Amino acid sequence: MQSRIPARRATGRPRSAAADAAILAATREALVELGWSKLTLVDVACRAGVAKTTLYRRWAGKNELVVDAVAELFDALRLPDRGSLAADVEGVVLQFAAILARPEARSGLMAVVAESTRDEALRDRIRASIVDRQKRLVLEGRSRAQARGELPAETDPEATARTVDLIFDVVAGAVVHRTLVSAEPADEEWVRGFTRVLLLGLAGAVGPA
Amino acid sequence: MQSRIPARRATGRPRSAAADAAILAATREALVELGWSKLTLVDVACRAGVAKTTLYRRWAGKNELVVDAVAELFDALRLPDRGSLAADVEGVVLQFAAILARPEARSGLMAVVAESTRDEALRDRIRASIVDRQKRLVLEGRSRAQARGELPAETDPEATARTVDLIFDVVAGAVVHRTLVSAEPADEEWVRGFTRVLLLGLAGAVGPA
Amino acid sequence: MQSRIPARRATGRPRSAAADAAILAATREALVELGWSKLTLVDVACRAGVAKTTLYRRWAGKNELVVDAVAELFDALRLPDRGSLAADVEGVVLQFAAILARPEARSGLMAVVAESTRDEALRDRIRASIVDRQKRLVLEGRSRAQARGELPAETDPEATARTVDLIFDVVAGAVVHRTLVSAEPADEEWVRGFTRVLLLGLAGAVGPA
Amino acid sequence: MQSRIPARRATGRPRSAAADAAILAATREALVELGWSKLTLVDVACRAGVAKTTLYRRWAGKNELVVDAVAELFDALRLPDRGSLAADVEGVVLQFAAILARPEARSGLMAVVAESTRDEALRDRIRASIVDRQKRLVLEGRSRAQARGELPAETDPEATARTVDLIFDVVAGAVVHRTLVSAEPADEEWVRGFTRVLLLGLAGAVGPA
DNA sequence: TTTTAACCGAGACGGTACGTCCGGTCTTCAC
DNA sequence: GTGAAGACCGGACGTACCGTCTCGGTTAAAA
Repeated sequence: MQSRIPARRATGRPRSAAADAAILAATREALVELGWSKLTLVDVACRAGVAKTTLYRRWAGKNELVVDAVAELFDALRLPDRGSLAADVEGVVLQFAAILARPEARSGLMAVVAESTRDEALRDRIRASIVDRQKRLVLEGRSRAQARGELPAETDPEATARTVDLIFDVVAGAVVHRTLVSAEPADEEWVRGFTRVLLLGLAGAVGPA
Repeated sequence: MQSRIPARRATGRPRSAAADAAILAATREALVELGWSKLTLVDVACRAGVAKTTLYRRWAGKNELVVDAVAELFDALRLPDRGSLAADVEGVVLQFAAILARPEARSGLMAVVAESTRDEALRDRIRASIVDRQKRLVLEGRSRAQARGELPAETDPEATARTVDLIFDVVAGAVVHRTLVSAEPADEEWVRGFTRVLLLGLAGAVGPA
Repeated sequence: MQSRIPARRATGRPRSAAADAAILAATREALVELGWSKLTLVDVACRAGVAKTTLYRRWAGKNELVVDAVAELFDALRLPDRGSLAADVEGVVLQFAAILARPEARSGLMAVVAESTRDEALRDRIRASIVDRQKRLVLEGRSRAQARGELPAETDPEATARTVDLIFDVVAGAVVHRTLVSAEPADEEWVRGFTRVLLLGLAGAVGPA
Repeated sequence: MQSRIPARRATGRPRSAAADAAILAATREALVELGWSKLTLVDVACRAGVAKTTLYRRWAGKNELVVDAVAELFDALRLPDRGSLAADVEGVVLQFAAILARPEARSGLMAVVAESTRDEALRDRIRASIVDRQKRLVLEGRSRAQARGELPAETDPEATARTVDLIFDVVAGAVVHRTLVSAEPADEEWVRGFTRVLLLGLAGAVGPA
């Protein structure tokens, strides 16, 4: 991951590289057991076998730490090639739902999003580490669908960006809302119904199966 | 709103009705200025001109208080009859986006959702006070569209419930994600694009305007 | 006991006489179990089967209540006629020590004395209810000793008052200090030694038995 | 004074030595202005320019803090050599009375004694820090008097301890009672009378001057 | 017999202190 | 210079009690 506090010195005892991983893992562990609001840096430091000072040297605070800890979770997402746009969407949405079913992702993600409403830098960090990083999935899926002829080609790069953003908001938003707000599982049945609406629209979806 | 602590006696000094409104208003005010994580009950009590104990007598904690304070915001949503399903959707989505543009809604809503991932009772409270309460909009819009012939009739009540839930997750999720995670405004242009996808599906939407 | 809150009306429902006794008894009971600093008026009211309001109607606060509750304890003191000044002193000192061995007297008495250092009215109440009330014992003992010829007669009333006050301070002070500060029992042996010093003085006491 | 929390490590930031003195001085200042029952630890911390947590790290509570703050007052007592037992007693009793005339001693001392009736550890702390510490005065005065031939020598160490304890209870008790309970000044006249009784006994004292 | 005024219980109210906890900073020693 | 340890200041937490107040209902003396 990128350096979190800008300046780095070349002299003196170098920072333990293992500490970074241990701290992020400890953060996720604490998120599972305690949730965001009861997670304390002293507890994370203790779990990671590290002094509180070490955390503050590497991250500016709890929010930044949790963003990094959560961001790693979403890097596991892969877009499988299942032969059709519908199948590809279903595949990646199920993976996304599986990640959001993990408690460290559930409480961590929403909490930092909530904090980011009042913190420009945190918002940027979330976009860079999580949101923009995963738009690759939409781009790749769209390319495949265009190659297969399931979607028309699009030449205007600005319009492309708008479309990708829109699709990402619809897909990610629906899964997050289903999982965290409605608090119902995004299981296979729901994913099928969602994909149908996404591809065919309301009229097409509620019509004949 | 409904009484928060169930049992009420007819004896003793009755609770001040004015205090409730003052406290919820103060909570929203503090959310605007401080955000959720820096909002403290002692500050809310001070702003409301009320003792801290009065808060604890009526709400179990910060989370429950914020849920009630935020829930009131969404009661202002109305479904305008603009003559077509697309126009109706655009109208209500713009209202929803306007509410989510207010800082008290932004940080408050996501924060309690994050907390609810580890608190069953809080999750129920959110569903009862916010989510289920606003599903009326989907139900009403769907009825109108069916009356207009824009959507086919649906007789199975269970399938109806599934469809309503799905649509709610897609609409609310997309707007929330656009507004809070992508942190871009859900302006008229975006709402038009979203409504197009919702009604026509991906293939229909990205095709000819 | 005297009325504690000055004004009384002659009309309307009269105050329950039983409540007074119940409250004072409950106060002593709470002193035994909790001590002065953890004694709360709510708890006293509850033990006495009375509302908190009732306490505040009759006493100005915790201090006044405890003074009245403790004062009753010392009214049981009697001066036995044992035939000699030494025997009389020993008898009454043992009674006094027995009262000070009771936990409600121990913590209650010292606490209100401590409070009285910053409360003129409370000091007066203590003197009236406890101190001056028990000086009768010194006066009576002195009269008997003079009648027996153990002590010379004293005609000057002012000098008499000074002497009585001094003896009272020496006797009461020594027993209180032994019991509460040194925290050793004022048993028969100690009382004999003390009486010997009181009657004969240091030189006489430490000399031949 | 001695370290209050036994174990100390050699690692970590050491405790500020200046804080101890500032806290004890602030405690005495607050005792003067507020008395024991209205003294709050948050106020003491504020006066001492110290965080509340620092107090709780070093003392278990209000009682222990006040004992230490008051104990320092009595360390100023000195036994002047005035040439006779009577003069020595008068001298030290006047000093003692002067200390008890200070408001921080008045309310502090009696309050902790009252609390100690329900707290074994506190009682021990008082004995160690205040009572036993000042018995040196009795011992020294007695030695001088014996050297002068005013008092007979005493060889049995157990009998000596009993006598010292008794004299201490009589002297300290009488002054405390005069000052705090009777609430009259222990001025020179009273001290002369008291010393006369102490040395000569009741019969000798009330007889010819 | 009816007033009627003071009583009583219950409990909410504005305050305030409690003792604990955490966030961030600092100071010290060891590596 | 890094890292561990832990004391430091500041301040919110949720609880408890204070003393006041507002109720509805009771009760005994005055009319």
